[in-house]
Amino acid sequence: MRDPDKPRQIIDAAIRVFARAGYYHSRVSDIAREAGIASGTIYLYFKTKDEILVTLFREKMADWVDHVRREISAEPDAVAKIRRLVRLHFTVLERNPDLAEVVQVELRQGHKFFRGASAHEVSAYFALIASVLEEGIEARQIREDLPVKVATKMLFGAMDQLATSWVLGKRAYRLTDAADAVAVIFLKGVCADDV
Amino acid sequence: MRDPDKPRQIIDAAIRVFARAGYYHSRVSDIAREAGIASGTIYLYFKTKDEILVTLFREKMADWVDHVRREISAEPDAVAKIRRLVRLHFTVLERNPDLAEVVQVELRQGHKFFRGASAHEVSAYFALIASVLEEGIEARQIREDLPVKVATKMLFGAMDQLATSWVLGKRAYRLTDAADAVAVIFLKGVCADDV
Amino acid sequence: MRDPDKPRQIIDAAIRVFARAGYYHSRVSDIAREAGIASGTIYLYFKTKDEILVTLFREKMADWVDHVRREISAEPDAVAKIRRLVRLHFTVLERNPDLAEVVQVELRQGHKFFRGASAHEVSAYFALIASVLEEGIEARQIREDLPVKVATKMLFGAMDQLATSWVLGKRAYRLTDAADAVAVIFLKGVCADDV
Amino acid sequence: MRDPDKPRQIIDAAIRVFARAGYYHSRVSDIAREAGIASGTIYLYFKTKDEILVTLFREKMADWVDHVRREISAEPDAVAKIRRLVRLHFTVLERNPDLAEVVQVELRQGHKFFRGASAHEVSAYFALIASVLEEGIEARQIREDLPVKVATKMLFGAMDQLATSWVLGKRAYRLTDAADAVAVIFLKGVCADDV
DNA sequence: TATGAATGAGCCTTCATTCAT
DNA sequence: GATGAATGAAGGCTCATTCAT
Repeated sequence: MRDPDKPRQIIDAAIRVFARAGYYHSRVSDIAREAGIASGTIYLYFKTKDEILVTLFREKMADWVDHVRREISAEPDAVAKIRRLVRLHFTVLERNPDLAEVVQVELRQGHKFFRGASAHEVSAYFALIASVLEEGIEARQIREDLPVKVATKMLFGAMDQLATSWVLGKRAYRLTDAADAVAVIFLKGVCADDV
Repeated sequence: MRDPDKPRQIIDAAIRVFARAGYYHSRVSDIAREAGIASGTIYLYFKTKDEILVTLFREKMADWVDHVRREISAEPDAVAKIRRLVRLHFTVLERNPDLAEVVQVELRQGHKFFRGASAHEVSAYFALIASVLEEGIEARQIREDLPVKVATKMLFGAMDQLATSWVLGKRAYRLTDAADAVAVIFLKGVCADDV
Repeated sequence: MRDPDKPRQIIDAAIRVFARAGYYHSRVSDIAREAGIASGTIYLYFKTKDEILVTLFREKMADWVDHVRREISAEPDAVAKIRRLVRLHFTVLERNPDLAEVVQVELRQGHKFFRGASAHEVSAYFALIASVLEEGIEARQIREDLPVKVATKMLFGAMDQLATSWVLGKRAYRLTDAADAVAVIFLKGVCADDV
Repeated sequence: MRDPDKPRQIIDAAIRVFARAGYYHSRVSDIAREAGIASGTIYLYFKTKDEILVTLFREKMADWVDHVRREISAEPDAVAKIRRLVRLHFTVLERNPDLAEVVQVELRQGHKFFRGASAHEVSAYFALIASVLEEGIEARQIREDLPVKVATKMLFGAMDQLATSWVLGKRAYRLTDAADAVAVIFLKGVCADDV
């Protein structure tokens, strides 16, 4: 009888509230008001305020990785997949400004993002990127002596920083406009010379 | 405000404390104890707890940029400068584990890092990187149609992510080992084809 | 209010729950679960959580006094009645460990036990004891200058403390083993010298 | 530099507040207001609200036992000592109405009085009473087959119930008026027949 | 200047009670 | 009548900041 949609409503409210004030400056009662429920109700679905943040990130990140994985699978080769992945990364953020704010800015706290509960979901994204690079090496599109782990982190870091700068710059321009440039530079950096 | 060395002592204590527990979970009294002074004394040198964080970052970042600028100026050209810059970026973090923890993990909070008070110092680092890229374009080492701002953020993001992963991985390997790979991939990505 | 047995079920559940965790640390939902009903149902039979406690005590105490009154009436004289009463007091507790825990330990709170709603039932027990003492005085078994009220409270207090110590000692021995000793000492204390 | 008298002030304020409203219905801020300090200050001296109650009882009970022990040591024999002890028990309560209220009514909660932290101090009082009884047996004033533990609990229980009734009866009469009667009945109950 | 005891605003969480189903 | 999800008041505790010494 417990409303199966409440957790999502609470998380979505939390995203909006965190985007506005940051996790530590948001009160549980703020989230409740934003969700249109009483603050006690939140505790029927989440054990602590912290759990909201962790769940928020886990679910959004899991969705994200699923989405990206599905989308790029249609692409013919590693190079096309990387291009698509970069574009998707930026598109998702551009379409969800509150989520972008939370993920790029508010979630970078201490032990809550890469570390701790979310580590698994972040790893999945890293693994996805790495698998595409491996595929490219296999197909000789990407140079075979590429240190894949390093390159994976570089690409993620590059996209992440573009996104962060865009959020901090109050999203004054279109993030996706940078997508091709990022893909081009990265691909040029990792591809085999004769490609 | 007599003792001109106190602020530095406090900031160094704060770095150690923040590295241990994170900004929000560190108490002003923790910093005081770590610095060997009374908590009230901190307020003779800093108006608020927040100001400690902001000052900490400003000063360390300013030192950092100065240091890098000075070091790379000795290098003959843009390519060599980038190589040096990447290595320096990693070396500084590797030599200051507590600072690394704070900068890579704890400082990524809300409105306190890139945004707000620290924005100026981060910009200076970005400007430094951009100026090297411009220099490379000038010298035709780097392709002239490079979107410099995007490339700057990419390099910073790439280094930053490598550093973050290293910190979160409990510094289990040598960060500087990745320096050359990062420089090579980035430079290959941005350099003119005939170089 | 259809089901005439529900209140008793609820009270019996409450006894078990209070015995386990104490009144203030027991939740209404705990009692509901123990009774196998929904927490809202409790409010069809009791106005507040407090009322459960008060009713619990009133009913159990009224039963108790009735029981004791009936049992001792069969005894031939005051001395025999006191002996029987002491034994009954201990027997009832020994046979109902949860009730003993609640009555001896949990119910001794503030304005809820002797004071307030339960005062009447406690008074009835006191009156019963006093009436036996009066009977003994009448029959010259008990010395006629005995301050009956004081002696009544003494006997109750003595039994009560024995019971409390027994409960707190985790009922490690048989409470009824002390019954005769208590009766003997008390009776020797109050009886006429020539008896 | 921490005020060594503050804990006592807080405890004394707590006694007044608990006497008025009971432990569970008293707020920490009530105690603070009564003590003329800020509520946060209480936490410089006590870890939790519970600790106030436990400390309160421990200290008062320890004082009590010391006081009684010292006073009765002057008496020539066991019988005189019991008489004195009963009178002291009642005198202390009569002179400290708030303490009486707290000890007799508020402190009888769950696991906080005889059980738990206060057990040791209560035991000391029991041991003191028992030692007097033993002394009386030694001197053949008290019958040698007396079950000392039972008699000890009986005396304590008797005094305790007199005190409780007196507190609940709003102290409408003089408790000490009952002291002699209690001592007489108890002593008659435990003394050797030929005394 | 340095101290650290004192302050009190602030917030997460609990849980008795209500009420729509 | 029975349910249990929802409510929201209440309060223990923390800790940044102040200030008398």
